[in-house]
Amino acid sequence: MTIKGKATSLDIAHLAGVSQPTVSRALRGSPMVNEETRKRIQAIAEQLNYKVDKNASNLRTQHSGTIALLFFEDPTPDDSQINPFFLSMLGSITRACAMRGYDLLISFQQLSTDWQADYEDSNKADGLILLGYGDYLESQSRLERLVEQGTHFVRWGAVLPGQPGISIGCDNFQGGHDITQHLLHQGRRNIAFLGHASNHYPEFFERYRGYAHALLTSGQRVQPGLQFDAITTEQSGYEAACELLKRGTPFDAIFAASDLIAIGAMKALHERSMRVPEEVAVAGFDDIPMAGFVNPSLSTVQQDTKLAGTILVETLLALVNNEPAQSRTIPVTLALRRSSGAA
Amino acid sequence: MTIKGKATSLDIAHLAGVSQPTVSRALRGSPMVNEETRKRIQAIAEQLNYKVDKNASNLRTQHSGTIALLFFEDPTPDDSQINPFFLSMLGSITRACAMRGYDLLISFQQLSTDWQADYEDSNKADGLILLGYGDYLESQSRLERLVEQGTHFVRWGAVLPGQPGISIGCDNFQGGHDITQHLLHQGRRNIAFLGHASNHYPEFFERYRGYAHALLTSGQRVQPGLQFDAITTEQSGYEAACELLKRGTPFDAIFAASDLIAIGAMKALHERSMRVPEEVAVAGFDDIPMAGFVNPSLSTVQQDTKLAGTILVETLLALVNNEPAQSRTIPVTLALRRSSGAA
DNA sequence: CTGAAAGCGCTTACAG
DNA sequence: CTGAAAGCGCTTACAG
Repeated sequence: MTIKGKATSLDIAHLAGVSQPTVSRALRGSPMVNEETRKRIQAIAEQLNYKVDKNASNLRTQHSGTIALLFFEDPTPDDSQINPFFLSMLGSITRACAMRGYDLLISFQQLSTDWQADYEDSNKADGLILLGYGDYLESQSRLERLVEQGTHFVRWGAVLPGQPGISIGCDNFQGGHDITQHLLHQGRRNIAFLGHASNHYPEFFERYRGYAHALLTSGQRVQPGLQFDAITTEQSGYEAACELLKRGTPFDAIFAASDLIAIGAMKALHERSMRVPEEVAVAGFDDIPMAGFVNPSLSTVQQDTKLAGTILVETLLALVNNEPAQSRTIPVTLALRRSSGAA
Repeated sequence: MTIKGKATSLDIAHLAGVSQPTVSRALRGSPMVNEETRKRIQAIAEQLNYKVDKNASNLRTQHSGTIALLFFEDPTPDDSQINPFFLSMLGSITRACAMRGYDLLISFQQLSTDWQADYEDSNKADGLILLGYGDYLESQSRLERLVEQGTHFVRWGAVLPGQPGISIGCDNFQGGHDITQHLLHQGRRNIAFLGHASNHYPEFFERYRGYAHALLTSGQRVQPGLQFDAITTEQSGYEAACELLKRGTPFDAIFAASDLIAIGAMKALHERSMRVPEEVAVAGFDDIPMAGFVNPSLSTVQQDTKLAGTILVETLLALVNNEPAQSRTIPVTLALRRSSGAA
């Protein structure tokens, strides 16, 4: 028997001598269907390679079994690599979705464009995961709009009071504190901070506050002249380090707000033949795969991307199912290597 | 005016004082609708934040505007990182899809499980992109089954005659040839090959054949004792290099079938305090982001992932639209760095 | 240029 | 345990 095009539940019903709803029930494992009938139907379905049409079932049930992952990128002039940290988040989010039987739709969004909750609005997804650095204040009004519209979403980022919606993030303050304390323990006293330190970049700002806190509790001063703005790219880190060197303020360590910044900074130091860690200790944040491979290997703050992915998905699904859900902070650990003189 | 739940085209029709089909036409830009009517409808739609229900429109039109990307992974015991090369393919595929107005569904598949063309069968996707290393012969029967079922798919991999379906791949033979020739030009004579060299791994095998061809045309012998199996992980590269060292056959260069293998091999050399490139020149394949950061920086064969992603998507969409499409090979270039003594 | 009608392939009360 | 009926929200001939 050949059926032109794809088999439908009606085709199977004919073949099995039952009604179409019975096929639907049987295949979805309803307890209200005779076991023998079910087996017969299942056999036919398999033979015809039948698969439920998701468009039809989603239309009927009004949910999609799909989550949309939206990456926000600062537009890079060269269309360069995606931030490696987000790529490892992507891996763990994908696995967490698979575990819960959800499909994952992914999409890159330009921060600048007028993105919307299109995926959920058009019923392609039951909820959204928002991932990406960028100017927080710029996106805040959009987050508020998502909340207003009742869109289900979680975002990865700083967890702060008064934010619209639910956020999952690592403990940026603690991470900044711990790595700075480590640099202090290594005998460093003039520690520069490379990265934005304002409420436009709340994650970096938290890391900066942790850094400042560690300095103060160990009796050091926070030197404003040792902070230089940078976004999370190698290029930006390189430029910030050049500024730092040009300024002439003495320093014996750099805490970069991300590994990419740290790697760019190390390049600038290397060009001037400054030795790491002997002359300048360097530390980053994220523990991207590259961190262990650069020379010298980079001491950094490790974010547990696997746990993060799981929690993002679990929290979003709770939201989708109208279960209680809340913002959460994930603990960080130090990954100490040679760039700080630790290994 | 408040509408409970999401607005539908019928809601808009009521508000605009037209029929529901007219709303549909207006919003889809049909030329058969009065310009003023269209504007009125569009204004209302925007105000209500209306989005066409994709489940309904897809059901009706029988296509999804979505492509599914299936990653095949050899199961790793530690749930470790995804192959970085595939991650950069992912980036370019995502962008290429966005450019054509398609959404991208991604999914990791265990090679071992009985994966199917579920996404297309269930109408969630119009076609599939298959990405991943693994034993080719094991997957071949599945590819044949996809062809039989009339599933639209393209795979990334070796382009060889007699393969089921359409394949896009880089010129593995040329890449293997060029990098080997480069090592020969550096004065190396005993060049080991780390990577599987059998038709179970056609991409690696092509690279191996390029390597052998370069040796032969320059008057060298191919020494079977200098080939060691490895899959594309750091661990596997490390182990293969250990075997090579244990064997005791003299060698002054390594061509690894992938960058991850090369990085693992360099680790093994490093542990024995063998200097790269002075004692052993090393080259890889792929040009993953890490290649430029390892120490010494890794000479390798660069695959143009951006072009690859574009071609994969273009080819698949041609297939979906019943336009002519064919397998293609993409040229490679050498990225020469310090590990081969080139920079 | 516009509307009434049909139908995409399911799921789920409702009735038996 | 099973079937007849309705309906999810669209798009597209068909008729005017």
